[in-house]
Amino acid sequence: MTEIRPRGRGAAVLRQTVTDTIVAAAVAELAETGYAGMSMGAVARRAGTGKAALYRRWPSKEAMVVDLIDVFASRQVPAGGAGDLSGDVRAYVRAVADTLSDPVVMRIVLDLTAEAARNPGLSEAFDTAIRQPRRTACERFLRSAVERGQLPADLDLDLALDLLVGLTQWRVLNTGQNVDDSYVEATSKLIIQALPLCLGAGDRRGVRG
Amino acid sequence: MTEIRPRGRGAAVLRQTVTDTIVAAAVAELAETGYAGMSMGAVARRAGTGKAALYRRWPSKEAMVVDLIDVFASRQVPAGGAGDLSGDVRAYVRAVADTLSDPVVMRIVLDLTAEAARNPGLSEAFDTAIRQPRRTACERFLRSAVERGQLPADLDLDLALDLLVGLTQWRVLNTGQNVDDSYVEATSKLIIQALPLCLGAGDRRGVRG
DNA sequence: ACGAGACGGAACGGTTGCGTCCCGACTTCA
DNA sequence: TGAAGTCGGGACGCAACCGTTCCGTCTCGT
Repeated sequence: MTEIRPRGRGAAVLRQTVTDTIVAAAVAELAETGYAGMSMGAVARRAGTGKAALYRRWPSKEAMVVDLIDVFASRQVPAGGAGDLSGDVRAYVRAVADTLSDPVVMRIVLDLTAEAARNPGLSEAFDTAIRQPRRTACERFLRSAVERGQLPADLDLDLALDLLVGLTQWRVLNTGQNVDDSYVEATSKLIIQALPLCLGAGDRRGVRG
Repeated sequence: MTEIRPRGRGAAVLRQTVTDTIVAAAVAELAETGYAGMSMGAVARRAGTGKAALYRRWPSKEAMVVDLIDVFASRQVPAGGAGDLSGDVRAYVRAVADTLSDPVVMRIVLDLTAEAARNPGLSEAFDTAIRQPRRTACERFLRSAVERGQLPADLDLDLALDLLVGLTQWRVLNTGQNVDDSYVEATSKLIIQALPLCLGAGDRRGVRG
């Protein structure tokens, strides 16, 4: 986050507060109107501040949203890999379902996914802050399960990751259905049973996801 | 599509052509800039026409895009259900992969998915023209597989549909990876093997997907 | 006590968008 | 042949947005 070190008005307390207020307003505005539709004036209005306060912190709308992405990056996937594949999968599915079922998060993720196909800066920020860490975390506990023999040695990692990540996010992001405990349980169970089926040549290489 | 019955300039030939040119331009513009960023002036410019020609056909930008959705609806899922579950799945995965790997289609689908969370009109059009027919088609060949005993009688249909639709679309829409024959083959095989695992209480009700 | 600096608020110029209207050119149907 | 109706093109009024620049106020550090 761009640092502002005010000497003026209520520095000790407000140094965080003003920036945080703007960030919160920007997140809400982003969820409501989308990246393309979001206006800096509306963010300022919602934050109860002037536009100048925004441009004192970020040079542009894009830079601001890139910073916002890091805010979401903090809500991350549990570590896992401690010895229980079944538990790791369940924890992952639950974490993703909990995070993404928040309508604000859901809308922003959908919107930035679409926008990233158009905007290289956002795409890179989204990849490095969200997608790669998430994929890396899954990769780690899958690999450790292979090492323990809980999954076959010739596991097709790409396919397994598609199954794990894709199936988990699909319903939350693309259907209007409720995501409750029974859904988490059923999906986790299916993934756990299907993971050992992810075999194959498995030499497809990928970057993102 | 809103009908225009010109008596003027090259009616016989151009009656289709002008409308089609506008539609093509709108599709291209929609893919490049997204719904929120798309301007009617840019569509007209790209089509080599005046804005009046657009507003003679549609009352607004939203109405125009709603009509565009029907254009995509024509590219639909194969029927299936003829007796070979494995073949149905393979055909479905291939059809979806082929359609969505076109960057224009991919961007529009991503964009409208995000926009639909905000715009009720687009959401409804997208649902009825794309999601429901697709889901219904899958449902049909899954049900017929159950009737033939190729899938268990207590199949959790929602879960099976998540597996089929979600897994197929995930990589195409959300990763930068190539989607080639080996991917289609591996994904199809996984789905076919995992479908019988979709059991459960299965009383989660849903609308879309 | 005083200067520094961030604050909310308002206005600016320039650009872009939507949706409407009008124009002269053109082609078809009756 | 003439009326009808679409055509591309351009201009319009109105609104919104971006990013900048002021203003007067307020609170700090020194």
